[in-house]
Amino acid sequence: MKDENSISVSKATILRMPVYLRYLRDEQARGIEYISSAVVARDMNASAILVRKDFALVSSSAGKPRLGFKIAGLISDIEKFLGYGHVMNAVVIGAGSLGRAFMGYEGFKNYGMNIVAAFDVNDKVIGTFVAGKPVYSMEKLPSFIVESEARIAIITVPKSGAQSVCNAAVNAGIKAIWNFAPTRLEVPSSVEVRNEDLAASLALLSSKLK
Amino acid sequence: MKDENSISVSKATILRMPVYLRYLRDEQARGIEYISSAVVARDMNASAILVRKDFALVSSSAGKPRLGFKIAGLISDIEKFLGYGHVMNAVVIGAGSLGRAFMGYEGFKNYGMNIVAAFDVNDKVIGTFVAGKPVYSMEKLPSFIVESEARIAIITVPKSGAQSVCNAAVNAGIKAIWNFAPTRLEVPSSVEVRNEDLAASLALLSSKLK
DNA sequence: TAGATTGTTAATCGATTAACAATC
DNA sequence: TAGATTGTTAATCGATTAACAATC
Repeated sequence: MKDENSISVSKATILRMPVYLRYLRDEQARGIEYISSAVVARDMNASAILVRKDFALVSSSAGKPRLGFKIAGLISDIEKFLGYGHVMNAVVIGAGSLGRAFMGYEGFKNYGMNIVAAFDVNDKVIGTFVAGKPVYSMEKLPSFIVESEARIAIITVPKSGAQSVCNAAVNAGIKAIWNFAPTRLEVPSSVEVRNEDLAASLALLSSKLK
Repeated sequence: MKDENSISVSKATILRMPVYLRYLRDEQARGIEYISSAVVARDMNASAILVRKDFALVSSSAGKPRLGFKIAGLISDIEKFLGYGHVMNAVVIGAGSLGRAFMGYEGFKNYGMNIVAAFDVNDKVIGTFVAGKPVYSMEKLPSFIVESEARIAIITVPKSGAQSVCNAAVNAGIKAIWNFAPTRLEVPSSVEVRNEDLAASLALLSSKLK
């Protein structure tokens, strides 16, 4: 079943795509036009066969023997594959230092996401701007999500408040939750949630230190 | 080869351990003493067989039929497995909003890491304190790493400066790099590096939004 | 005791890697 | 042309799942 619409692409494959994208954009910026899977693999410390398979998966035009792939084509193919064609609006919930870090990072636009506002319960930050983006009170969250057509909510509140702000966001129409609070969030099956578990990631690092 | 010292435990397994740990700590805080793998699996939306295998891997004392595992024992076994016995010192390189977010998060102590200081090139933040921890100039990095016996460096500088501060940290004796700059870092094979790729993680989320 | 739950061996599943013919 | 590189089928590898005897 090679249905074009089937989402049978593995998680690992999807995770590699933005890494290729960044690499290819860098190479393109250096003025390179064509690249072979072997070179990509060498530069990225990856398996050449895997790179070839990944490129074959997303590439609209075949690579040319002796020449490799056209970088510009690969970039737009990966962007298309990842759905970066139209940038989606996102809100940050919790304007603490982590939330503000996200607001200040311009790079997300290159990956299909545009943060338009943040929300907090702290009177001291409500009404302020971070990187030109407003911080509103939590009460405004539902109406703002509807009006801005935001699809993604980045949750950076403490553990105790995470589930309730998540529920509010989902009720207002959010379709994807990127959760940085140290707790698992429960959402309806129609909503995607990604629990970004920094403690788990740290474990992987420190486990290798024995 | 079932060598006790072999590091043949899969990445996926290690990543699950801190998640169990958090769950078990929560359950313990609720006053529960024993728990079965079936209950853990249900609560965590995981496979019961996988939970059993994971517990069998780390548990020093066998679980009891009808009763399950003693939570206190599991917690200390997982902590031991992950090497959380003695907390390791870490430094933050780059005291921007992301770096400050790490400095302010107390939870890392529960996962074996203690941030002792940050370093930056910006005169405005040098000399200040964040969450009681000092921000020093980059020049002090090498001597501080030696004196504090820091083993982990958390890199939160912009892409352009990442490799050079990484090199400085490695030369001073850092053994693990947790990299949040949007670039791959090259390190000697004796140093562990974990490139935390938020763009890739975002891709996984937005790809499901079609 | 009866039955829930464990620990472990075997089966399945899926991703990565190897091999190689096709081709520019 | 010769040879580097692609695309694809088959083999391997490793992780997850299933099955089931052991046991408290």
